[in-house]
Amino acid sequence: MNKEIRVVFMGTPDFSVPVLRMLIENYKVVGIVSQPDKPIGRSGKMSTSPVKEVALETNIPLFQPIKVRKEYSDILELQPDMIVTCAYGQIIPKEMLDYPKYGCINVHASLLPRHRGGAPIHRAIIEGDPTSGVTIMKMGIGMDDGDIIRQREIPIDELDTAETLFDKLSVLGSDLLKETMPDIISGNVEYVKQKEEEATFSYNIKPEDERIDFSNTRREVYNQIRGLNSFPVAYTMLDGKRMKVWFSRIGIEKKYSDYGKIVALEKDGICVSTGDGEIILTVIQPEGKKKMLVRDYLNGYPNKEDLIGKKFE
RNA sequence: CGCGGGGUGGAGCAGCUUGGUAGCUCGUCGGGCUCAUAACCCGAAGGUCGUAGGUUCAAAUCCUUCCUCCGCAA
Repeated sequence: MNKEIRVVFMGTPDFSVPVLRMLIENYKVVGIVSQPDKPIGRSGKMSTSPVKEVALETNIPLFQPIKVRKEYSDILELQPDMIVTCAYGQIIPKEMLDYPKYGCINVHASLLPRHRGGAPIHRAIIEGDPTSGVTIMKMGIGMDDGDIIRQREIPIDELDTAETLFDKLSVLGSDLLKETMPDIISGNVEYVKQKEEEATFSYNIKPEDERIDFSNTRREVYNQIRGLNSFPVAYTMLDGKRMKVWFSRIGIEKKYSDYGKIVALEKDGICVSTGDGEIILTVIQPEGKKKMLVRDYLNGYPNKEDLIGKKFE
């Protein structure tokens, strides 16, 4: 708790909100920087990022530069002693990194140097990592390559989705930063260089990453589905229409020659062939519909037997 | 005015083209069968068919208004 320390916060999604709130509670947050509003959805309304909402609610000065690379002078005029970033979404220019006396500190949702980049949580699950965590680091010139100050690890649960892991890491990140801030300010921390040879990148999820590849193993398909839940959600095609898959469970091991075929129906699931057995889809969202339990989907399906043999593409 | 699908008892759907007694698969409640059951059998409750107006003897169904949910694209 030190209301003398002037902090500028930079972040955008829900993930950054707990960190921001912790800072507001304990320090003097003089400015909040978030991504510009964008038109969203069919209505053409403008989106308001979760971080922006906090700014409006607390009346802390808000900045939404299109390119912070060029429009940073207003922010530096706030004379921050420290800049904290958390899932902001833009590269911070060197002029900003060098300005604050306590540096630019970043909260990243992975155990660096693994999963540098924009989608560390999604890809940790998709790639089947046994654990994940958060890293407090001093920002460097490159992408998430700065010196590590502190880390905390947690297991990835079998039932975790990107959403639940988001929530866990979000709180973990804010807790860890809260503990670490005083040490950063007092100079009582070590800055440890990242081992470049161990670095991996987790680029933002691309559309092709969202499409389910049923030729993979059950485990891989399962991880892909939960790793993309609740955003942007994995999908597949059935009868030329898009179908999102929200939840699944791993079925029996079996050898199939064809992948993506509906091989059986259960009361609450659709069994589909994969590279090493069956994956059972349990919550889906047909194109134009809301997400629903497969149980409900089957209740409304005229002739369920017709589904068997159909193929997800 | 970016493209498109939908709003029908608690859930998911059919019915709308060719207006005229509300249907299906579940769920719920009651009863029965059973050692037992998420299984089976019998019965019941529950819907002004998103909203407003129009056409008609008659509208879930045809025409128009608006609201709203969703998929794609951005």
